[in-house]
Amino acid sequence: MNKKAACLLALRERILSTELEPGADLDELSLCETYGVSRTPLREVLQRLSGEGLIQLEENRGAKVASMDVRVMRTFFQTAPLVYANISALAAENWAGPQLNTLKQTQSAFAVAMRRGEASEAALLNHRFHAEIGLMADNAYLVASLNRLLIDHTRMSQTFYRPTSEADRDRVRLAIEQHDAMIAAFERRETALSMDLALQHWDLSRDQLERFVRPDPLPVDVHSLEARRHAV
Amino acid sequence: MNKKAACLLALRERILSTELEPGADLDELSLCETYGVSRTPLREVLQRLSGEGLIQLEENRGAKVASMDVRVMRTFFQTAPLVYANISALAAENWAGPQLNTLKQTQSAFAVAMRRGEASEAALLNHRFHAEIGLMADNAYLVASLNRLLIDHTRMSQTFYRPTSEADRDRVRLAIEQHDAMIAAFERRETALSMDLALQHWDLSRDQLERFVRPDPLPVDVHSLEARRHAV
DNA sequence: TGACGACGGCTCGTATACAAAGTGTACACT
DNA sequence: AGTGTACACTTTGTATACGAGCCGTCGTCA
Repeated sequence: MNKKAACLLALRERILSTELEPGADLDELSLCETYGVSRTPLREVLQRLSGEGLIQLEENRGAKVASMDVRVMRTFFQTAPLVYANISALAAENWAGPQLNTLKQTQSAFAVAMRRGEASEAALLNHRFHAEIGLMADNAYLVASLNRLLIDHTRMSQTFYRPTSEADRDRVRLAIEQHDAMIAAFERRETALSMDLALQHWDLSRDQLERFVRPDPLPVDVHSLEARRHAV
Repeated sequence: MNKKAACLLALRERILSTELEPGADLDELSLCETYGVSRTPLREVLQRLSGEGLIQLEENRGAKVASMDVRVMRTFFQTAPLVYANISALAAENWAGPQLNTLKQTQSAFAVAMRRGEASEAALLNHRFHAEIGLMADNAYLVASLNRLLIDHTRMSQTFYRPTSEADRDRVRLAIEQHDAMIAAFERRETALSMDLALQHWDLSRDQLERFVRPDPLPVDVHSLEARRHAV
């Protein structure tokens, strides 16, 4: 039972960190061996992951990690701000009990991981941060959308947590500050501000993600390469 | 394999039609017997239903039909217009191939069922109508929310399809007309109009659902009963 | 030489048997 | 009489064995 839960957790993380790449085939037997469970519970785990949208099951064809083609990315960019903004507003309105403290802890852990350069750890903690905001929003319907969005968001943003330039590092710092601002807004139940901060946070993300989707073009010739170097 | 799919379909319908009431316990063995499958595939079906939000699984405690308490209803009313409106607009924008014809067929079947007074059939066809609009919208993220909403919507609206008064019958007629108007708007790719029609349709639904949640109070005394009789 | 068909290996799907967990009842002890 | 514990029964979880469906390869025939 514990092994089954561990298996579920592990597979989730491996998919979100793109260690298991989108579209990759999953073999039941080798997964059984890896996690020390038999096929029956493993298949239940796969059903579950399928329900969460992390993998796709095809009859008699096994399981594949959910793909991330260009078509869905278009809808991703279209949908994310709507959901993020509303979830954020609802979180400010509805959070209860220890949820805010949990969020603060996740945020600290995220900042630490980021400072230490633990990229995939940071990505997962960022995921958890936003998933926890989803729980605070306490809206089972919208959370369903949020979780789907977060899957692809986390997978796309893997590069984000491995900043290479100083400008990138600044963006990461800004992201952390925005998280803090959101926490503060939640704490004071400022719904309108929370929504606004979510949109700002999204703008930052979007810039980053668009760079992932459409990276800087390779230099056409030596001249433009030279120009780029001075530009940065 | 076919039996498994049939089992999934049947359970979905039984839950949506509230033949299996919210909160009801599900016994694996009796379900196995009912659908002629063994426990392994049945459990996979349950996992799947759980993923869709139709049932809730608890460790070592079996499965329950997803409950519908007052808390979630609040968020239902809060969330539905946002999702329905956006899905409708996206459907107008993105439908492709034979989807519109499929929708038209579902709509005819719905109208027929309604005319014949086949209440639970009508409820399921109305569910399918809106689920198909979800497919037309072609947005995996928002559809996740939509499907969750539709589950509760269909379960709550069971009474709607058993109109008792002439006023109720008028409302049903209006609902059918609104469906037709939506189809026409989709066909002409009028996104703004589609969104507007979805909101109108929602207004009608909301009135009906609120009546389900908060039915007309019982008469306090004979005098008021008399007054009510004349009022109707 | 190319194409079609049969066979073999492999992976997935299902059934069944067994182990573990939870629950209710009965009996004994305080 | 009330409470606590132990045992049996019911229900869930897991492992394994067997059957079914794909896919690739090899051989044969045109």
